[in-house]
Amino acid sequence: MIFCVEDDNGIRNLMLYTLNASGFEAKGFSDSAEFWDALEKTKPEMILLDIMLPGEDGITILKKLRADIATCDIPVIMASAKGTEYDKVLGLDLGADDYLAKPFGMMEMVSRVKSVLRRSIPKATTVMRCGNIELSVEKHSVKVDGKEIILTLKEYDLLHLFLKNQGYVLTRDQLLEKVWGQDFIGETRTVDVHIGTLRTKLGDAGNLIETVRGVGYRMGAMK
Amino acid sequence: MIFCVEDDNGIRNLMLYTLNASGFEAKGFSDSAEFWDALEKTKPEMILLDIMLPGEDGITILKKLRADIATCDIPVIMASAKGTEYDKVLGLDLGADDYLAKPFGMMEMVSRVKSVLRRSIPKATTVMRCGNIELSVEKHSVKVDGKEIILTLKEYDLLHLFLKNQGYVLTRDQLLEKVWGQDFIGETRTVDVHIGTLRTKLGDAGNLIETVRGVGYRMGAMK
DNA sequence: AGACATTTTACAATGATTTTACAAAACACG
DNA sequence: CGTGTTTTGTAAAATCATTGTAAAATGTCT
Repeated sequence: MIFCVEDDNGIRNLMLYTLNASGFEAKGFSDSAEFWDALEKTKPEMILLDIMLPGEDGITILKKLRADIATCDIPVIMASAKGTEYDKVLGLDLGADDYLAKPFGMMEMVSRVKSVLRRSIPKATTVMRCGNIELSVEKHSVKVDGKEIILTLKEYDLLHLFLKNQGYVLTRDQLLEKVWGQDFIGETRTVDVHIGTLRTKLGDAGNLIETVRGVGYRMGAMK
Repeated sequence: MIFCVEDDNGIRNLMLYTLNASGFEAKGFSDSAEFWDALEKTKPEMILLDIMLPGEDGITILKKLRADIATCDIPVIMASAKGTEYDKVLGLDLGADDYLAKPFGMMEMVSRVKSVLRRSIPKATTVMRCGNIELSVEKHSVKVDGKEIILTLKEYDLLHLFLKNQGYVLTRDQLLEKVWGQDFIGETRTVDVHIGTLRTKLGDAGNLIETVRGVGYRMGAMK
């Protein structure tokens, strides 16, 4: 979804039409109020922002966007007539990701949009799930109900192993071997302690790790 | 370098002469084949494109140019006799940056060339950011809260890598490989020291580089 | 040589892991 | 059902590993 903030109806509609025709989803706003409202609900992939706007101008909007952690990473392309604020924008390095000088061709606009988008494409990630637990291998992060949970290495490795073997019981010895390495010498109870802290950190989702008495632990057994 | 595609020798030479006299480097082509050949070797600052050409016509050439990622951002000025395809070109928004109606005067041509060139000066500046950190690839500079920070090469490369991989954990080995090169032989602790100096220079924003104990470092995780 | 960047080293600080000890829960069996 | 036995949960203490960082050593550029 691309947000397009431009007060001139003709230009805005042309932009929206072109973007849609180019395979993007685009939504237009004629002033900042509408735009902020929409931003509450949706986080767009990109924002096309005119500088000259009634009320709050584009530069102010950009500054606000950049100041908020939720929006500071949304790519922004600024648009403005040359000779007005355009040079100012170039001079101050406001941190727009690209600029369009009016009048600009629609092809130019699309090519800039594509090029900015290309730069910000996130990489494919391996995400494993069980219930409301989500583990991203590359990010080395775990979320429960979308909220990030900080795990230590051993806790993470354990969870990772459980997610890789959902439905299977893993004995303490197996866990020790896989997570700690076969050369580990120590008490078997170590595993229990880590399972304990892991369950605590996972909160309610901790119940997803069930203990199989006399054998070991299991996650995601089908019911 | 300006490329000038025009089949009429008289007009083409006049255009080239005028452009050169006005301080531009210009090169002419009488048909599309020559032009594509030259484009392999050089990426011109601008293309002056006649619509009526033997063989491949200007509109087709423009479409091809815009379709290719390598050439889609080169400004193009289309030229054509009024009454022929000229109106068509205006109607379809083909994404030319400007138009010249034949017969056009040399003064007009130069002024349009200059104006388009001026307009397209803002080369897409690649600004990467995370929180209040801003890194400009072209300028090779870093700002925090708009204030410039002087970084050494290694620090810059590290930050750049983190910004390119926001949200992902980078292990020391990965960092060593990417920043130092795979043939680097040395202590892993080197990385830590550089992370340390980088954090210090970034000030409060240094906290954006979080350490993932037992794994590596990560920037820009939460959300 | 002098200035600066980079790497190594060493040690302190921090945080993770393991051990220990005991309580709680599950189980077996009369 | 109780009761004794086994197994698991967990808090706290003890130990261990990783990371931060200052300072020294080395390298690099002019």
